Amino acid sequence: MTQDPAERAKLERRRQIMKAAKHVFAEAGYHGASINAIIERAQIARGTFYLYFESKSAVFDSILDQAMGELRARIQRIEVDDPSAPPPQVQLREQLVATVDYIVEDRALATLLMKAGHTPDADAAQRLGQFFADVRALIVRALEAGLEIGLVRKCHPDLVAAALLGSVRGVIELLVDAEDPPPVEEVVGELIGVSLRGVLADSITRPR
Amino acid sequence: MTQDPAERAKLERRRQIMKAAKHVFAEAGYHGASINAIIERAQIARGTFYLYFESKSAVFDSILDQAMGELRARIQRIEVDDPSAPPPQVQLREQLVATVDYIVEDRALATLLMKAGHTPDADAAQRLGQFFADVRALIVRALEAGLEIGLVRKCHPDLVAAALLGSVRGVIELLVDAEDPPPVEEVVGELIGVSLRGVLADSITRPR
Amino acid sequence: MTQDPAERAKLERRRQIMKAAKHVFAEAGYHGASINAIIERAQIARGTFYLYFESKSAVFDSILDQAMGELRARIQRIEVDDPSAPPPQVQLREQLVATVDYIVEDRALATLLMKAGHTPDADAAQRLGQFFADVRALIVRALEAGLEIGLVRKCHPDLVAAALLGSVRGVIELLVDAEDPPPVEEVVGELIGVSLRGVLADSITRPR
Amino acid sequence: MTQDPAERAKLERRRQIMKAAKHVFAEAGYHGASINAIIERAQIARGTFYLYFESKSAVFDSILDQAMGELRARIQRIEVDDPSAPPPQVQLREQLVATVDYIVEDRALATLLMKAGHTPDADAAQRLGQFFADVRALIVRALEAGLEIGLVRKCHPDLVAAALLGSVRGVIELLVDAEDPPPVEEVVGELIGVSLRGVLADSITRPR
DNA sequence: CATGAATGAGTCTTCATTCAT
DNA sequence: CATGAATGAAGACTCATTCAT
Repeated sequence: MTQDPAERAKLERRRQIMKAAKHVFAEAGYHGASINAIIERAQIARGTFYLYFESKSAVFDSILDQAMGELRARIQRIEVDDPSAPPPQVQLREQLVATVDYIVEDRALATLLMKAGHTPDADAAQRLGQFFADVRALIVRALEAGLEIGLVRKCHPDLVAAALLGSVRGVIELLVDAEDPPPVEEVVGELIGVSLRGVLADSITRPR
Repeated sequence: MTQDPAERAKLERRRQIMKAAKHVFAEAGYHGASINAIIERAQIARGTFYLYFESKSAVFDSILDQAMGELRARIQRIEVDDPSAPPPQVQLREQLVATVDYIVEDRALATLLMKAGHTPDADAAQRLGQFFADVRALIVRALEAGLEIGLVRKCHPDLVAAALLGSVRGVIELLVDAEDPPPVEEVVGELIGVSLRGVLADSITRPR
Repeated sequence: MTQDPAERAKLERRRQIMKAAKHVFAEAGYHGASINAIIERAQIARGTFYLYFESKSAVFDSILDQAMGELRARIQRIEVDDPSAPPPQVQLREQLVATVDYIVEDRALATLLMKAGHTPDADAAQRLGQFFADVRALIVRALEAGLEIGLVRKCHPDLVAAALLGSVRGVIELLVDAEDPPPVEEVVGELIGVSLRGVLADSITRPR
Repeated sequence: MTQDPAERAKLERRRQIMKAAKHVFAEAGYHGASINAIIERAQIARGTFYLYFESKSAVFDSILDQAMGELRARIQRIEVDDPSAPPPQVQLREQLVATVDYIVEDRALATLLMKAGHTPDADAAQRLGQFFADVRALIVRALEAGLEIGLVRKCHPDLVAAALLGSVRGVIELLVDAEDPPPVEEVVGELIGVSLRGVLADSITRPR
């Protein structure tokens, strides 16, 4: 599973470049990020960059892909039926904490994800869009499942999913810009407080 | 109220250029929008553009400023104390409808507003940021007022405001990308459904 | 000899434009002088300018021509043989005083004349060059005449003429840039002091 | 004393560009000189130019700086008191010969120096002005020293210095434009002939 | 593998000139 | 005659990408 040292060194180099690029992209935006700035930050020569990445957009894509992989690993279907699984609220909270944690831990990445909406790199933009669409679809399915079992109040799942995803993004954006952000636990608490109340059936929120 | 014809023609020209630019910006992003594309779309000569705008960033600024002006006119403090004013929920709904309506009416503009987060036009980016910060502050104040009179449940107003604003943006983004979006009334209905439930004190939502 | 009032008005307009242009040219150089600056200073509309002058270089040419005309009128052959004429030194002094006076009186014009060596207006540059060549030729002829009658010491007239003309230009340049220039009389005195001494035959300067 | 080959090549490139630029500037003036023309003459690509010089004005400045350095090295204080130094006239002649030689050797440079009076590159224009002002100051000091020891006749040093510097420039200008210029030795001879006579005290020129 | 000098397509912007009103 | 809106050629400069060493 491990490669020979040469292979390892190559991967290390790649990571180094990606890290440098991530910061530059975050600070200057896609267009504002010049290859110059990236190679300076990565302490490599111009040609070396093109040895590891085909183009500027290729690094951008790689960064996005990696992040999306990490996020996907943290966001999963919430198991409602499985009695051996923790209760849905707990699952939700755990996933949200893990997700927000990951993003907020890496400010540069967070900036990228939040602000890279409209890059001229159509590919990357579309992929980012796809990622959010995927997450939204996940939420839609969760809502629909909840609807069926009466957990979720009657609503238009697509719209509500968009609203929920938006609220998460809104909060993350706040954290990214904040000087000293509140602890993630608290943030997620509020997020869940608002979301669940906004979504759950009244019979659940105020039972009896 | 109207000026002399020459003045009118000039304003008309300005509008024409701004309209063309708005579409190009929406399609290609700030950087991807070339003066070339703008003047082609506006059917004017290169020099003419610079007769009406100092620079590329100047048009961008103008477009943003105009839009933000329109939006500010639609988003105001919600009067709670004034007995002659409509009930707060109605005010909220009316403002939301007016706002979402305005944005969704103009898809290009909406795209701009939603995606112009990180332009190299620092000035515009900052102003847009300020605009959203202003709106968020408005929501924060509303929440705080609600908290005082027990209308709003105990919460961290800054975070909740960010979540609410985010949910509105999330929904608008959905509408912008949607093939055939649902009627604004319905959208706003869901938005309010989620937001109020998420925010109001339980004693209000489920009065005994 | 006088024209109808309309004609007069036209000429007046021309003069007005030339005056404005002269100042702008002096301040900004040929290239730096924009039609914009000229018409603003002349308080006329863009089109009006082109009613009176074919092009930017045309005004420049006119200004130069006029000045060169005035200068030519002040610089003439020095009569040596004519007994009814004032002595040569007096003629020289008078011409120099008149010339320097005229130039220094009009700082803008002086700046133009001194610094317009290499304008992209090839025509004007060449004409200015011709003017100076003419003056130099005049000096050469004066020197040759002086040589013949033993007034001037043996020398290479072309070179000496160039040196003399250069010294006049050097002094004028100094005056143009000076805060409070010395009186022209004094300036010309020094100029003649240097030039004559440098040129006259020793038998004349220090007669036994 | 020599650097590694890469460094040498870079300096060579720089020189090559400066040489090309010098000719273009001389032929077309500062404004008329387009980057296009420069790179065509230097046989390099557009980007290469900007690899070696920040801007058009930067090359111009470099050319001027280099020339001024060379000239300053040739123009020095004339030692009057030091008995081991050659007599002042000889020093003067040597310096003048070296200076005029250097300028006339490089026609393009000479044209630049003589005609670049009024560039829109304020920096360069000012620097050139400063250079001539420096030289003039040098002459003024020499004259004042001469005055004190009775070598120079009573005169207004500033004016006379301007005249002397002007005469040198006048002569150089002649040489630059001349088809087949006379030998520098002769030129300098005349220059000194005129200048010294014009400046020295009568008791020196015609002793006894 | 690494380097960095060279490339040139593409951008924004200026400004002299024209012409319909 | 006067106006000033419109024009578009031309110019300086940037920067992603290539390739010989």
